Parts: sequence; C-alpha cells; structure tokens
Amino acid sequence: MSKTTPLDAAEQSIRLTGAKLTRPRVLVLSVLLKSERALTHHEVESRLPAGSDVNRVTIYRVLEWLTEQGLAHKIAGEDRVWRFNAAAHQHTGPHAHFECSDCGQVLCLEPVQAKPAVRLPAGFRQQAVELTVKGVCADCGPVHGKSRGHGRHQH
Amino acid sequence: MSKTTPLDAAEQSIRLTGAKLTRPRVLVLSVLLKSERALTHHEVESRLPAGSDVNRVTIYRVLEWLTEQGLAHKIAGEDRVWRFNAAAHQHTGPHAHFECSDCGQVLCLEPVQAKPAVRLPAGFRQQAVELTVKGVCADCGPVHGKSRGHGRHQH
DNA sequence: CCTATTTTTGCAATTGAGTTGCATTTATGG
DNA sequence: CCATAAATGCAACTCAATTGCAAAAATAGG
Repeated sequence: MSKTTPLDAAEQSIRLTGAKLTRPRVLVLSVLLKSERALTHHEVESRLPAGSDVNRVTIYRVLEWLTEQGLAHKIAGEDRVWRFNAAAHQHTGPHAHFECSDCGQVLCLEPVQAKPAVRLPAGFRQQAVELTVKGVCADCGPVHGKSRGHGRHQH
Repeated sequence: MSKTTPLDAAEQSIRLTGAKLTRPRVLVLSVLLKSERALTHHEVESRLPAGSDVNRVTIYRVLEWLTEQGLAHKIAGEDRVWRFNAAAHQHTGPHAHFECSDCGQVLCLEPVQAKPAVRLPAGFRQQAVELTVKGVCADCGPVHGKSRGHGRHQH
C-alpha cells in the first residue's frame, strides 16, 4: 500500500500518452501535481528540484505539450502570464477560477451548479463557459486578528 | 435635434473628467464608441482617422487613462492582448463576455440574471464575478448556406 | 547490448505587447 | 499673451513567450 508519489503519478500519466518519457516532462508534471494552485512558468521553474537544470524553453514546451495532451490546463490571467495546473485537479462542466487581484494567484474553484444561460447573438456558437471570481486571496487579504505570518505578495 | 456624433460624445465625456481635452483622447475614445466590440491597441490605432498621427505609446496611455476614468473597460483575452471598449456599453452587475476562440474577438454580452454563488475558501474575499463564454463568433463560424462574404480571421 | 531513427532538448536569437525616462509640446487658467 | 502643469512623442527597454537549428536523448529493431 505504498502511496503513489507525484513523481510516480507523473511518470504514469506521461507513459499513457505514448510519447517519450523524459526527465523534463516528469519533473514539470510532478511540480504541477504537487501544487494546489495554478503555477506560472517561473513558479514551475523555481519549484523544480535543485540542480534539475531544465532549460527555460523546455519548460515552456513541456507545459504546452502537457496542455495538448490534456494533462494540464492553461489559464490566462489579468497579468498576461500563463498559469498551468495539472489536469487531475480538473473538473468537467463549467469551469470556475479564482484570481487574486493583488498577487495574481489563480486557483480552481468547485464547479458551479447553476450554469447561467447566456443569450448569444445570432450565428455565435458556444463552446465553453468560464467563470472567474476576482477578489483577494487569504494571503493578501486583511489579516483581522489572526496574523498569519507570511503574506508574500508577488507583484 | 442633431444626433450627437461619437466625436461629440467623446469630447463631452472627457470634459466631464476635468482633465485636459486633447486630440488623442477624443479620437481614441470616439473610436471605442464607434465599435460594438472590444478593440485591441492595434485595432484602435488602425481605426484612427487617416493622418491623425497619434503615437503608439500615447494610445496605450490614453487607453489606460480612459480605463482609470471609468470611460473604458479593459479586458484580458486568451491571446494576452488587452482589449478595450467604451464604458457606455457597460452594464453593472456581473459582467459577461464572449471570446471567439478563432479570431480572439471579445464582446460584451447581456448581463446574466442568475449570478451563480461560488463557494470561496476561507479567508478569500470576492470582489467581482466575470463570466466568459468561449466559442466561435458569427464571422468565424461555419457558414451554413448563407455565405456572408467576409470572415476575416485575425490570427 | 548496439545502432538507427525519431523525438526532445538546449541555446541563441527573435517577436511583440506593453512600459519607462525624458525632452518637447500643448491645453488651460490667469 | 504668458506661465505652468499636464500630455505627447520618441527611443530605448522589459519581459513573457516563440522559433530555428544543432546536439542530445529515448525507444524500436536487430
């Protein structure tokens, strides 16, 4: 009953795509799997095991590839920076994200039940609905009393 | 009962801010007012009257300024390009956008009635909800029968 | 195990939206 | 008309992301 580590999970998922199993792919995917929120390219880079020495461009390409394979999900934030999260965290149906207007962090929210019907102009075809809640995350918000000692802003 | 032109409307709105009434501001705002959809910086630039000769940077700055003044609204698209539309088109309440996955065009949709309640994690504060419908716009969609003769894609 | 073949990587250079510093010009108040 | 604060124009810059191409893996087949 050994728990599967993110690394194992990553390796497994990548094998299933039929493409080559490479170190950068495994490492990047396992970084995504370990995070509960969507990560920027830089965040992924800095969370790679020390000395992994994976090229910047390779990270971009792996991230892109993971998205194509459906193993990751790509989110455009207000700061024009892509963020990625592992598809394991994905919900189907209408997708909801939270975006912090202070630090820019993005995370997936529970799927919404009441999918609001939107009226599209004639000739328009709907493919997906995305709901983004903007606000302030716990780290950036006003600390009333509790004083959690971190609050690292990213801007 | 002479109809107010976009130019007049633009001039009026800008006067009301109390700031200087300048040619670039009037021209840019009137371009936004004339468009029913959100425009990128480049679209604004190319729609300025021939020979207006307004600097690229000035357009950025005017667009930014209009947003600060509440005269325009800034939207981040999947293609990491800002789009702006005149605030006259704005609705209050939960905001809905349509984004074409083909040409990237963004436009405002009628406000949604059923604001879906989303459950945020503890410590998170909600400021705004934005609903984005992704799909294919009339110009990019399959032309079944009608054959409208334009369909200019932008990618 | 070794080699052929195809993918991936790494590196360097490039793109393109958006920004900044600073000198010059312009709108407006007196 | 003049002073002056505010905008503009210009050039250079930032920074995420992309591209071309040669070098380096990863699998398939022997």
